[in-house]
Amino acid sequence: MKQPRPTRYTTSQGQRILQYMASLGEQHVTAHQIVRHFASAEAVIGQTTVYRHLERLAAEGKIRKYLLGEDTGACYQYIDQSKACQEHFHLKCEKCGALIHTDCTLLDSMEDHLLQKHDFQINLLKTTLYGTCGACLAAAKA
Amino acid sequence: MKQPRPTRYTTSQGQRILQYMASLGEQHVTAHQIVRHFASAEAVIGQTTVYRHLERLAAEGKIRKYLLGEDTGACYQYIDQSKACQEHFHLKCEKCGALIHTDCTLLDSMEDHLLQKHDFQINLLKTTLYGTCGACLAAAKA
DNA sequence: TTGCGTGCAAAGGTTTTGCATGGCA
DNA sequence: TGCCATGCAAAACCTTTGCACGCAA
Repeated sequence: MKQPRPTRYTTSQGQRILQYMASLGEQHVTAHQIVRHFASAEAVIGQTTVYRHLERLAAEGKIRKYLLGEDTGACYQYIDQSKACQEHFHLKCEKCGALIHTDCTLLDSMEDHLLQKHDFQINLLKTTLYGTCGACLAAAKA
Repeated sequence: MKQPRPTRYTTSQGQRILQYMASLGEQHVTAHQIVRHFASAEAVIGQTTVYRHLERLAAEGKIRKYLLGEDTGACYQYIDQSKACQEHFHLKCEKCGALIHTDCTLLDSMEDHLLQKHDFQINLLKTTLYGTCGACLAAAKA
């Protein structure tokens, strides 16, 4: 068997998009915001290209995709590879957008429970628990 | 003060939609599925009307609106007022697309755990757990 | 009679696809 | 040189809105 050529090319667009996502840290952005960001750059990146890279980066586990408001579109956030994010649950606050990384044995045991009792292998990279964080809960009560 | 007239009329469309939702029990449907259901009926119901009734029924607490996937739209579920039927987790298989409703006390207790220990109020209407279902796991091993 | 309900058509916004061109390896 | 990547335009998709007419009370 002949070794096939790499199925992926490195392009300036792909690099710039990933770089931009990384530069934002844990802040999330929409596809449209990314397009606008590069609209003022020397070399514009088309929205089709942005969507295609976001899809690929999400599939590769480099970024996360969220569906926050129903009135807006999806938003994306960079994943810090050093944080072992494929091993714990993530909570995303719908109000303020904060991302909470859980480090909790009970939640981890849920992974086993799902597999043992529900015959379901959960994918923690793609799974996000949506809700309201403590700070926003307190703010709502006041 | 004069007693205002009832602000809501009873129409055949409204009755038929609610009746249909109730007949489905805990199964959920999309707006489009409802439109198609009545498309083969003697009296068709326009999609605008379907959306407006779904919105109203959800506001009245008669049905529940789930925003589960990114690949489909919203889906709606009848709420049996006599059963105190509560929201539950949904598991979505990434391989075959199956949507699995959980009815499990341990999973339900996770809702409490998140609130008590993590100060996080989960929104089950928006939360979907992604992974691989038993059938697809078995198929992958073979 | 009043004004809510209906539904067609059209708009709205986000995301995807067709296709010819451009650029990496 | 072969193939993937790009990006414009257009389509697909779900949902909402404008508006004239119908129908409940």
